[in-house]
Amino acid sequence: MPLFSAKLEYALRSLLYLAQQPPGVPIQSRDIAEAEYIPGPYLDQILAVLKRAGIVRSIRGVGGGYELAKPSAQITVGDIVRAFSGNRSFEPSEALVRDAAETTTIHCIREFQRRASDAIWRLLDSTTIQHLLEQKRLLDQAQSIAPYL
Amino acid sequence: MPLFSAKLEYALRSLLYLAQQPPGVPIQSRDIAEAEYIPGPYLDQILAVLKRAGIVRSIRGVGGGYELAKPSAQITVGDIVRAFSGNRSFEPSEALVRDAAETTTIHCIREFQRRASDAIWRLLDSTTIQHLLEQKRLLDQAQSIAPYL
DNA sequence: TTAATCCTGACTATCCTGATAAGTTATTGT
DNA sequence: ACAATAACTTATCAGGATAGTCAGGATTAA
Repeated sequence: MPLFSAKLEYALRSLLYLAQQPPGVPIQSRDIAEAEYIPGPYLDQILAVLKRAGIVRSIRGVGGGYELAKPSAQITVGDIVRAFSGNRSFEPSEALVRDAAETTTIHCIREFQRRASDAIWRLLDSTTIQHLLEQKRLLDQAQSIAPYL
Repeated sequence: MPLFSAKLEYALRSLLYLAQQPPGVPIQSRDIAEAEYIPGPYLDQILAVLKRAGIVRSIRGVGGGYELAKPSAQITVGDIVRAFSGNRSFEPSEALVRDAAETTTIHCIREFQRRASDAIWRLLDSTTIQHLLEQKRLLDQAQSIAPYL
């Protein structure tokens, strides 16, 4: 499962979009799809996953929609990645895990992989939706001042 | 392209194996395959890639084989990953690169991806075959002292 | 009750990975 | 020269994952 799949990017875009909305007003998946250019039915699947993971909350029926289930400062990119890949991205490929009988060669390679994996998770877990949103606001501001840069 | 594919692990194992051999004596792909439990013909493909990337050198004909093309301290894991994935692992999925028209939302997500990607490359590029080999030697030593640990 | 909305599952196309198979080319020993 | 050896190349294939579509069912507000 690639580190940066379309699915993950769609999820991030959706959450960033939700984070910008006034609280208390549910946003329909259709609005998100249009605003962020995401294929509607595909987005539905993504939102379902985010809901199961407790990242968004949904309200059904007329006037329903989605909203963040917690403050954007408490949603990390790591949470989102985990929601999709069940916590085992970047692990050694399944095919190989069998011969875990393991020479020391294999062992030290796995150790290295673990270190790399940990480094990635640290980064993902230390970045929140709010962080990304702050970046976006800076960009928006810069663009409104010097639009052609 | 997964960060830790079977291909990459096979490559690392092969190179670690080669790095342990006395210099000047070419090692046959068959020997590597047997020693490291790698499917023979598959290993051939991998070695071909490593050769094109200038990581190993080959000698054909009777008594031929493979050897490292440079000292193990000068071969980084990053070099090996690049050899396979043409330098663009961990980049955003192709499907999405089209809408590079790009809202600021997309822009700040890509920025984050770039930061993560850079962090991974720094790690990969700062680890050499020799580093891994040193780890392995420590493990071997520890095991010969306390074999059942 | 009806319309809006979420929700679910099945289905498809396409690509990638891991692997096999078969044949070609180069080098060396006799 | 020629046979043995080993590197090299190309084609092919199965399985799984990704990205996406589609049809319908469940829930709720008006």
